[in-house]
Amino acid sequence: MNKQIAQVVVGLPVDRSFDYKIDSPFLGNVSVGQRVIVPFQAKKMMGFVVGLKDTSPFAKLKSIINVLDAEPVISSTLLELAEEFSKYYCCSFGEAVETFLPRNLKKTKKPVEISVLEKEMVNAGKSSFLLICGQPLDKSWQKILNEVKNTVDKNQGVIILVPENSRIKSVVSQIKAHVKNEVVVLDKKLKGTDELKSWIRLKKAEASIVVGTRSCIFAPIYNLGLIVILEEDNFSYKQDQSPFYHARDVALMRSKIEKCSLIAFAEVPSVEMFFLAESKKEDLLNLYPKTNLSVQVVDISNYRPKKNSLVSIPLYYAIEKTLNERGKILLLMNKKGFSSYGVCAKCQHVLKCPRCDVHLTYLFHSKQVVCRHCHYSANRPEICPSCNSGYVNFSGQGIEKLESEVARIFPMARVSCYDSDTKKFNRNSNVLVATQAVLNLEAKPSFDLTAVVQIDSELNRLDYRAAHKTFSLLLHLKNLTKKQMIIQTRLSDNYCIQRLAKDDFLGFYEDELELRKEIECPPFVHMAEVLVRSLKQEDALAQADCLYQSFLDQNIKDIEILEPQPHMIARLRDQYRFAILIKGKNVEKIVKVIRQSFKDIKRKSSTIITVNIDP
DNA sequence: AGCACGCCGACT
DNA sequence: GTCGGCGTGCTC
Repeated sequence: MNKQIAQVVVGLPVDRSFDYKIDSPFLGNVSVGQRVIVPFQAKKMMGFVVGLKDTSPFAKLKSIINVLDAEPVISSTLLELAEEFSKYYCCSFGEAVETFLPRNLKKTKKPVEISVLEKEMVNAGKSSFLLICGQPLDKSWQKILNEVKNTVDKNQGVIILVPENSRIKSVVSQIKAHVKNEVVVLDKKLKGTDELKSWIRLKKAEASIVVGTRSCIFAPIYNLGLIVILEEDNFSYKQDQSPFYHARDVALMRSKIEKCSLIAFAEVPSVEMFFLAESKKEDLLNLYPKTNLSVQVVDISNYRPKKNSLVSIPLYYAIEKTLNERGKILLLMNKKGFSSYGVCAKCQHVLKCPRCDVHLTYLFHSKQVVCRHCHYSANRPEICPSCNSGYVNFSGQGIEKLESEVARIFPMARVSCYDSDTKKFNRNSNVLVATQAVLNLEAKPSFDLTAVVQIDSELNRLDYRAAHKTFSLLLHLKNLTKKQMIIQTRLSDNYCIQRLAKDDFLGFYEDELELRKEIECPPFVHMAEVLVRSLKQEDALAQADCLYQSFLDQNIKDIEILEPQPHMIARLRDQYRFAILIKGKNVEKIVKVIRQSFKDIKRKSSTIITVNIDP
């Protein structure tokens, strides 16, 4: 007997399903995973069938208006993942299903034609996990290719995740050179129709390998056997909007559900993944780098010719020597533009973005001041906009300032600049001044001398990942260095710098894990950031306080709740932001507490609340 | 998320 | 007296 009632979820923040009657033309033709049109309040809405049953506790059920697709758009395995995803990332089941689907399937109500699958199912294997780390990708790439080949030879599918779409092209061509199976690309930057085309090809099992950026982890690939994550430590895998998922963590969930292998690769793995791999011992493939490179740590408090010099005396001599030997030099600094800080000489007024609580950056080439967070830009003010008389001094150093200083000290050198905005890599220059964007170049350049001019602001950031990011940056730079590396710092005793200088890769992770345990940070606990934002500061604060009180009232053990505080960027695009941080060992428990409070509190309509798990 | 219902302030 | 503000609650 055909089931008469469908359980339907919709893409709204409502964390339950709704029952609908299945009437005659559709009776027997509705299955789990299909898109349907249902009456929802006064409106027609698209929903997803997540279950079928014969009875409902609701007396008056509405009926399904239309069934959109002949075949389910989402398999039962992916539905299982969507449900787990929604419990982890604190969104509704329906919202999770929506994030799994290509854009054109959530908007257009046209049916998709997916022919019935003829491929046979391959018995699932077991979930396994391998982290390859410590050396550049080219040394591990052959092993990864072999795993890909072995998987497709077993008639199983492969998902390959890359952090940015600029990486897709070369990965695809290398795969194609190695295996004959069809490869498709899935990326949110594709045109909607192209994205759908790739997606349908996977649904029809016309391709067994898919390469793409973070959302590719939801690819509807047939008989998934292997997930490969390149540059696992890259933070682009984290979505910056709700639901704030991390493709690597979703990959871990998916590999457990689909019982497939997972290979994560990173030169300098995230502390979370390192810890996970280490706790399973046999699943960590370490190819720790050993170099005979000289790393010189220069304490700039002692070695600066002038108060504001960017180039210390030892660095000066090293550059001079390298230039004389016709060598190549890379100077790294983690600040774009000319200056990060404009201040009036007379009234001390600091140039700030009118919409955000951040300083404006001065770009020398365009003579503009810009906001790094919204897209505000204006011409550089000649005199202070506040007192209308003082001259605006630009202090705080950026790569453009370094470029001009190096060009002045070494007039014979060909100096050029590189950052993520300019994206023009000048191979003819002998001194390259760059931000960390240079480390992401597809064709890795190499240099006789590399130097980190300024790293302390990175290391001093109020973020538990700051040390790892610094270590990663330094090690990537070290891997581009042929002869000598110089680090200018005031923090020469810091373990990041010490471990790097001593070539002690494992030592860094030991120190870092010990510290994270002590300060109760991931991977030892999970964190959730509940962010309340509003155009009115008092509304945002009041809502945050009320939410915080509600969290406390639940009086849950094993969960630590920190008082609301202004977010790192206290105002963004005119909105005031307050964050409540919650720490606990179990994410689902934290999410339950948040969900309960959302039900209990009265919501101010002027405020928006978002939840970011593992921010 | 939307949309309706409902209860208090300034208007012809 | 009413028109409309947005706080509250529901959607099978």
